[in-house]
Amino acid sequence: MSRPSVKAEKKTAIMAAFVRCIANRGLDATSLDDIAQESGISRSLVRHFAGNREDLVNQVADYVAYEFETIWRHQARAHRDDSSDDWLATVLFSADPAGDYQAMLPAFYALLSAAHRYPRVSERMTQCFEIYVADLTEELQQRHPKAGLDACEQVALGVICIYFAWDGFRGLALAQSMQHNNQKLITRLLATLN
Amino acid sequence: MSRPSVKAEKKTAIMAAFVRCIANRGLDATSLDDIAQESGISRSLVRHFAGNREDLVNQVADYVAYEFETIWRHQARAHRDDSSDDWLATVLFSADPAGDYQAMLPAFYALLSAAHRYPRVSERMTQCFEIYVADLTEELQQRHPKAGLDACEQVALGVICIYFAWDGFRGLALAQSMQHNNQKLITRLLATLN
DNA sequence: CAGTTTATTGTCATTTGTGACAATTTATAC
DNA sequence: GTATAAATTGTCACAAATGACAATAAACTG
Repeated sequence: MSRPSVKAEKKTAIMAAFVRCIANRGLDATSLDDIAQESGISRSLVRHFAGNREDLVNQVADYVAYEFETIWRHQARAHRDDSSDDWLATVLFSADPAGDYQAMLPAFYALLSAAHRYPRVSERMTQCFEIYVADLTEELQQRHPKAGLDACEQVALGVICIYFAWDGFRGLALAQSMQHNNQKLITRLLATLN
Repeated sequence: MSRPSVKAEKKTAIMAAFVRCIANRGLDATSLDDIAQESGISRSLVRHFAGNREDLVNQVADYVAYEFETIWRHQARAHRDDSSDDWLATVLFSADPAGDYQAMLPAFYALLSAAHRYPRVSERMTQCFEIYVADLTEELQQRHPKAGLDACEQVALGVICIYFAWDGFRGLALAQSMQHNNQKLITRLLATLN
């Protein structure tokens, strides 16, 4: 009856471009023109498909949160049989997952930091955060039956803080040794459950 | 010979106002007009005393980094005799230090996150970060002579990640229980040195 | 007093980001 | 071909942020 809609695909292309822009310039410093250029879609079309700026930010939060949840679950399932001490570090820092963790981290972190100015972003990211903590807590409980629920939850929280915080520090010229300590730190925290 | 200069005092007033603005709106969302209104100094004067936007950002990094180093050292010295398990949580979360940690945290964190776009900010914050890690590592070594240097450094790093990361999450509607876990987490990490 | 330096106010041009909308083109169904 | 709904392009006005600068007022020295 009419021309076929490409809205869905274009929208994800726009979101992906937005994510890259956030990584390069930060959330607030990214304009619609930046997204347009990065995606190869004119500014008018970006607005046409994805709405105004607030819509874009809200949607990119949904996009990033969903991607993260998906990747996390995929990775966790893939390493379920890995019982080595640093299984978690492997899951978090492994180089080439199906979707790319590393590429999304800056956007994830930027959205966490900006959440207090966008109610819907706050909602979605809170939900994602809680899912993360809950999943990881459950995983830890299964791997460390002797440890209590509180302990597992604390460690889960710590791992997530360390993992995400580290990305927030990517602008610093920190020594390589510190970067490595980050992974050891997660393993150390995990060991408190034994 | 001339009218007395009030540049120094005005500058610190401007910096303090900038810090409050960053806490409320974020770094990029704060305009010169916002700073002017918050400080009660006209925009023209803000420019006159502190320079253009880039100057302002660079200077506020110096300001915040210096304040943090000062407060940290003051707090650490004040609690040197406290040998309880949660001395560090006390230092970090105590309500009313000489200078106010809590009020500066958002600005500190925002600057860390924006560092990759401002070379001089990156330099200064890296320096501050390293001082923090070094000081805390040394403090931990004295309190836990049996633990190795690597272990102390890892824990120091972890404490700082957890502490600062948590502030980055302030926009999330996290349960109270999670907030409390944050302090327990630091104590737990510390315990790995025994 | 005169001279000098700084504080202070006010205005203007430019740039940038954004929202809105009209006009045109394209791809499908009938 | 015709109708329809979507894609696509282009333009305009408006607001906000910034940088620059001129002009005036104030405080100090000698």
